[in-house]
Amino acid sequence: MTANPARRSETSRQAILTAAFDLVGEVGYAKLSIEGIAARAGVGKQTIYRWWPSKGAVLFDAFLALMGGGPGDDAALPDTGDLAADLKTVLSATVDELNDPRFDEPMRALNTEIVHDAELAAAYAERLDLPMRELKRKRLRAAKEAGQLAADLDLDLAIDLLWGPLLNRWMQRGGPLTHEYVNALVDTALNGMRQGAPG
Amino acid sequence: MTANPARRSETSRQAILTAAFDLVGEVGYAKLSIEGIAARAGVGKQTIYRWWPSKGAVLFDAFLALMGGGPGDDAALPDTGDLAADLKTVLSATVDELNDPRFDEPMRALNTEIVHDAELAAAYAERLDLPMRELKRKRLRAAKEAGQLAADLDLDLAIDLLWGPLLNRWMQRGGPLTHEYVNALVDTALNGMRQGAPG
Amino acid sequence: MTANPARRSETSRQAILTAAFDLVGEVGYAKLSIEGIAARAGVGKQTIYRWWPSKGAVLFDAFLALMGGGPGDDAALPDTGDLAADLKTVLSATVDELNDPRFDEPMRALNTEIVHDAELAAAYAERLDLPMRELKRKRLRAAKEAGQLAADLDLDLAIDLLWGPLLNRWMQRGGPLTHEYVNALVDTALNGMRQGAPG
Amino acid sequence: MTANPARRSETSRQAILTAAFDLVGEVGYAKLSIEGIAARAGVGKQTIYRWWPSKGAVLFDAFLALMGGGPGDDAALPDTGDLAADLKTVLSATVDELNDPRFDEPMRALNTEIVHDAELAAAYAERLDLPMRELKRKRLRAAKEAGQLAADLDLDLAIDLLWGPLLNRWMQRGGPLTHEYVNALVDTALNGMRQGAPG
DNA sequence: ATTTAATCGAGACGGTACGTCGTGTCTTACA
DNA sequence: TGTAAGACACGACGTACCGTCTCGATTAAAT
Repeated sequence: MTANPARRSETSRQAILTAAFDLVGEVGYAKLSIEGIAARAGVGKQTIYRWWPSKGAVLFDAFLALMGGGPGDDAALPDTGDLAADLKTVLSATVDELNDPRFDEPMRALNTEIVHDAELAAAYAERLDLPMRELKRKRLRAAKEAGQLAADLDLDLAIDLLWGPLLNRWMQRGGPLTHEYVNALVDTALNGMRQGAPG
Repeated sequence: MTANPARRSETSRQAILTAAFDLVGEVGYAKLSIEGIAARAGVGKQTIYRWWPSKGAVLFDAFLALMGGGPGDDAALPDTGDLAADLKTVLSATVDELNDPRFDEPMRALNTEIVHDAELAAAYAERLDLPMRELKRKRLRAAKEAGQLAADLDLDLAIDLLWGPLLNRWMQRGGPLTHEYVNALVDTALNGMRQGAPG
Repeated sequence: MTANPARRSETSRQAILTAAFDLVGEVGYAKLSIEGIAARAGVGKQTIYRWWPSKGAVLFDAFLALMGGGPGDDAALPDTGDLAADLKTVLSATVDELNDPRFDEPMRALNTEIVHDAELAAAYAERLDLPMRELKRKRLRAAKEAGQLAADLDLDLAIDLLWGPLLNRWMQRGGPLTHEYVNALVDTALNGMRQGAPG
Repeated sequence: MTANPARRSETSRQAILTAAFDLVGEVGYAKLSIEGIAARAGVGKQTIYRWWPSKGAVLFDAFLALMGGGPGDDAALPDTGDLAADLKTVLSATVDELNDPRFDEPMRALNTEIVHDAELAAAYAERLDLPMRELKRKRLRAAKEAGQLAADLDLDLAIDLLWGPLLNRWMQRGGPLTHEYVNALVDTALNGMRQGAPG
């Protein structure tokens, strides 16, 4: 009665994910349709409905496939000992990704879908956000242990303080996302608004 | 040929905005339809299409109307001299609003619509975000002039640093939004992650 | 409360009738609309609704105006003494009219409207059909009195027998309407299907 | 891409035709709508649009279905040897049908639709009118060969002469359709207006 | 190697909503 | 008061997709 994954056509799966990712870039998320994906992928609609519960889930998988399936077990944020520099490196990479038009629209789409779909949000949290957050936490914990961060600093708050402004500016289109912005952000977050970047 | 605003029915306008706001709260944004709004408002669909370009635009106006048309000219953030306390007050109020189920769904809806509709984003920026941002800038500028903030601090970055984490956590459902969170956020942003909140 | 014909704008009336007649020829009856007539005539919709009860009524008046208001009191069918020749003359003229593309579409439109609108049908009967029928009856009565028709012939049946085949062929597009057809029709109707046209 | 007749749902087809026929009788042709037919038939609108090009085409098929798909190959007009009697029989049956309110409105509707839709007119001619006309021609040809009709009589004109007056009177509501009318019509058409019906 | 059952492409189906057009009524401003 | 203009509530249009369903035709496993 239930779908048997063993029988699943890998060809169709790939075609669907590719079609979904391409289409969302071409026509935008609002005009993305299951019918459109099926037609583009040369696939019956049922094949999509059989394996994914919603349009957002397809998009999410397309995204995951592109990302290489999320961070591997051995992935880690750079740790040169210079926390500020490392954070600037990581955030700059994020900024570059967000500025890449190839990723911008699909990422926005996924984000907005998550807002309305609790199940999808859970999958997103578990498979993409949580692993990344753990990596961030790990790097900050190391810095804290090295005495580079306040001993009573809440690490989740710290992550919010670094990534929140960036992601919020991106989502709201609140201004350009540049490396300069990232640098100032990291310096100010580390040293506080009360005093400028040191030296 | 084009609609003449002078002849516009205020009754219908109000009914539409009310219906839109109520419905988005009841059925959610995904199931919100122009047809539904028109039916609920006792209005012809054409009357909506005549005056608003999109579903999001209606929702935006509904939002504006609820907000009392945006901040008045004489509006200002509190200034007791204690910057930290004032920020905590303001951000706590924001948190309360974001936690109010009456506002949560419509706000999310508006935000996701903005992500995909550039024109709507511009209207949002101009009529809601920009005025608020100016108020924030004003308060921070006063603090800077009082020597409570670094002289070279970029005010827009500062605003991002304070509101960004909050809004991002809300949008991504990254965790509970509490007054404690706000307090820690303000203290850490002001003093930096390198040192804890001052005794 | 009711419209006062004295105040009626003759300019608008003419513009409306002209617009209606022109439009029905251009876009066909199915796509003819009150809005279209009003726009073409440079007239408010209300002006049409004030003076005509229906789209068909406008068309009917447009038709009447074109026809010069129906047959005058002194109008008569030709009477040269040769009944067959006279009928052929009259029916040939009718055929020419029906073949004129300028009249064809409006006439069809009026006819189909009459089928569904009893009030319009009455107006048509009274103002166009009945007067014409009386003229036909008059000519045939003269022929009967001259001994050219059977003494017990029902004149209305006779009219049907002459005009019915013609109009039915036109309405049903049952074949070309030619003068030859008319000639054969008149001869056969007069002499009967049992014997051919005399010598 | 195009509809595949093999997969067509016979149930839906029947429901649509029945609904169309019933509705045209209940609300009249002017108020007949695709939406109404779909609702009555418990069918999606698309299912109608998929298989029929227009409202008139649906009505036409409904009509055809009711008629049993047109005359069969072995159908024929009665031939007792008495031409006048046979014609009176057939035309009387036609008159009865035209007077049946169950058929009157749909027939009028179909006729008016034919007037404006050339494609539909062709379908009508080919599938309903032409087969019937051939039957009529056959009966008249037999009469001609039996010497009961003029040798040079054009059979199509003859058919017009017999059915034209009847159908025209019906369409124009030119008077009551009775068996007496039919009898007089047949006699006069056969013998001509110049002489009465033979003793 | 053959069976056999799930998956596949295709696409019809009952629905919902879309955005547009036209209806007939109403209101406003002008002549 | 009649008029041009046009907003209004309403109903239908014809289209796009939804998610479900059936239909042969692969196709890959278990015989």
